[in-house]
Amino acid sequence: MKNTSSAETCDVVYVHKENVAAAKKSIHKLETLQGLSETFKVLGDVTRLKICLALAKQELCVCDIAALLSLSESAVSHQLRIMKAMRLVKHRKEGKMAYYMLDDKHIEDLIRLGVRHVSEY
Amino acid sequence: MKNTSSAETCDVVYVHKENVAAAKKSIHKLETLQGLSETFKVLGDVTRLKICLALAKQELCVCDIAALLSLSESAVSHQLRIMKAMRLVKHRKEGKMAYYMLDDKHIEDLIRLGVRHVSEY
DNA sequence: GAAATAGTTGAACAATTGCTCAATTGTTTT
DNA sequence: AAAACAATTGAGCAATTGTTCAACTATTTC
Repeated sequence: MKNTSSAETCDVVYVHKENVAAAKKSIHKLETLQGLSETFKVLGDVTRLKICLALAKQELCVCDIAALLSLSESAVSHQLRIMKAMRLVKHRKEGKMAYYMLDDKHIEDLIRLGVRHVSEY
Repeated sequence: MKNTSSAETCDVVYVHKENVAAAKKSIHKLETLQGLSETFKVLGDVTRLKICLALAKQELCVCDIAALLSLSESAVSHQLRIMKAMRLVKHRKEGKMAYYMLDDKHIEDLIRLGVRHVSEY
């Protein structure tokens, strides 16, 4: 009796055809995946996570964030630019100050969910 | 009239004391943040995202994943090791094959939430 | 208008990342 | 026991990342 879903050599054909076919369907199109991975990448850095958490409840100026995290304003500014490009934060200018705040409520949810994963072992 | 929450020089004191104090409270302890950032970092790569999605509905062997993603088995194995260390996947051995599956239902939720963030603009 | 201040930007650097290649392990088949 | 095969592992490499430094812009204050 021959099982079509296995017993094939690995080099040429999938070992488990049906499963691979099913798996193929659940993979989003590359464009979505690219954006998705970049969003996660932004959250995949302790400094940027801290910035997100700091901005969760109120806006802060670059200067505040820099002092809070013991970083240079330059470093903070660089990170904020990345986060703005990925639409995690937005900012408003008031005089020479720039006030940043979270741009998307999903971010808080993502972090909350992430915390649950981390703390559940 | 002096406003205690601003009008300080940036080098020495926070510009907005109260806000910074509030922000400080919402930042988790470093240990949690480290784990959190590493979890997001794992999801911050297209290949690993694909693997997660592929394993969302059924288990697959290394060979299947490699063929599905047009990658070497070595590359896949390397990534799976990282993902296992971060408890995104687990595996069972059956003969010479290794079957991998998602280890945590949070991962699917995280990805789903991420997709929503990406597609909502 | 000059000095001071908040923020931005680009170049440069060390550190990290994802992959390839080659060697190796462990299991099955002959 | 030898050959074949799935998977793992370590070294090495190009590419990317996070920060610092220095130069710069823009706004406020003197």
